[in-house]
Amino acid sequence: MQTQNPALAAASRRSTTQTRTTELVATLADDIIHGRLAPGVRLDEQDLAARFGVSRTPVREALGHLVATGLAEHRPRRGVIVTVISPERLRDMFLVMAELEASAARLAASAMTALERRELALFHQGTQVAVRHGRITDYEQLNDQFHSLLYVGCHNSYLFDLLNATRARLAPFRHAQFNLLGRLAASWREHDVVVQAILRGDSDAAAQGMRSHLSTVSGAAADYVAIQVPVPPAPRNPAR
Amino acid sequence: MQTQNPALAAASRRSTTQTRTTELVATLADDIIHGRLAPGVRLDEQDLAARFGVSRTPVREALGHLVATGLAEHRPRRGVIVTVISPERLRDMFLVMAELEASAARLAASAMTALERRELALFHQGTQVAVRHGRITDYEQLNDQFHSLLYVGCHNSYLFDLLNATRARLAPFRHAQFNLLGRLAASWREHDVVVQAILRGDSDAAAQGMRSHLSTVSGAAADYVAIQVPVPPAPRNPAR
DNA sequence: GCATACTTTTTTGCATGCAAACTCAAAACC
DNA sequence: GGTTTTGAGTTTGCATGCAAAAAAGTATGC
Repeated sequence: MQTQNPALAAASRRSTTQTRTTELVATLADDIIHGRLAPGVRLDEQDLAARFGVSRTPVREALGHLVATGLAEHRPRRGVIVTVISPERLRDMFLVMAELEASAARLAASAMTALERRELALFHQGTQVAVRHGRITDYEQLNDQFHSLLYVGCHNSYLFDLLNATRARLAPFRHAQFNLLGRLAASWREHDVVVQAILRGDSDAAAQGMRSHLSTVSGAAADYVAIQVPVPPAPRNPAR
Repeated sequence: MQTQNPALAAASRRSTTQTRTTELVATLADDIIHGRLAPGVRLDEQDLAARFGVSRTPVREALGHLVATGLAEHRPRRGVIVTVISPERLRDMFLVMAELEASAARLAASAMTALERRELALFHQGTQVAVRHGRITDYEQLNDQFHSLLYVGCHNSYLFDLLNATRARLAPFRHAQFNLLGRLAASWREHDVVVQAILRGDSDAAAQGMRSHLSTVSGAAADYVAIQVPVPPAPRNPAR
């Protein structure tokens, strides 16, 4: 490894309170969430240290962080690997995601300010355009924004954290639910049920609407379990 | 600091796959959860290293873990402190705990096996004795077990994790809800509503029953916010 | 030919040391 | 007198090195 120059590297960073460790965490987490690092892939300390031009220490800390977050696991004497999610576990997570979102809708129905309600209604109406023109990728993004509006609207920081953490861990598996014919319009109608319930302050209906909305969505996503890399016995060093 | 002897120390440990880091995490987390380390207390690296007879490295890793878990926070250049929970945050957490428990009850109502239902009913009947004799401390423990039965009964590992994580973080604030006159009997009756709903497979009623049960409980616990240590500006070295 | 014992290689956990950057505070300056 | 500057003292992030333990590889015996 080349000799480091802490001074120079640090100077370009310190001001933003970012450390090499946090950088690594951000990068690796992002890679995992976006599927660039498939479940089961081994996160080799020395390897990463070399690749990122740092020593093993910050790498270890970053990996520890990922493990604590649940994005990676620490197999006793086989190092750290990207979390392998069993089909059952995935189903469990989708189910809980639906419950969390239902709770968010419930809270939003009672906690949203008048302004927030207006904005939600307006935004929701806006998404109808994407549906009419069948703009799937657009709608995917709008869909995310829609849900985020609710996350904020429930005014509950802890629920916000849980929702985002769970969403991040499910991200690799949330794809292409809208490809199915008619799913786009159906999704909008389901959103509509939730929005109407929230607007009239009906917590139970909002929660119920969101729950059934997400159970159809996750049903489609459950097919994507097979994406995972089959590296269970994990040979030590696959010819580097 | 005395010179370490890694060999000896390691030998007494390695067999159990425990490292110094995990030891530290366990100890510190336990201390935080049980209130021996009050919110706002500074977790000084060198201090802890000296106290536990290890170097700063495992201490740092342990602290990182605690931070990732949410039990501690990492103030930019002021070190790590035990998480200070604002009254709003605490309310948020209690509210979400209620939602999570409601979800657990909902899932349990549809996922519990016949055997589990029988055991739940039996256990619940058993707790009535403690109520009749006003055995508060006994009932507190039975209450925990009761809820744990539901955690298991919903057959959802992810919800199980979230419930336990949240419960751990709320642990320092959950005390003495039962001291209030009549709370004991009321608690049992609320449990009873949930149990009956689960036994007849009524998910909605189970969820609703659990939600209202916990909202009364958390209402009582909300008074305990004041327990926290007021160390906000945190002077650098409070005379060690 | 398979199993067991021995050796080599990797990996991992941890200690230690150092330098950058922050905090605090006294001194110098306006 | 108030503001800025300088400097000492911590603290923290990280590199490096070492030793223990497991895994992989090799040899030896049955």
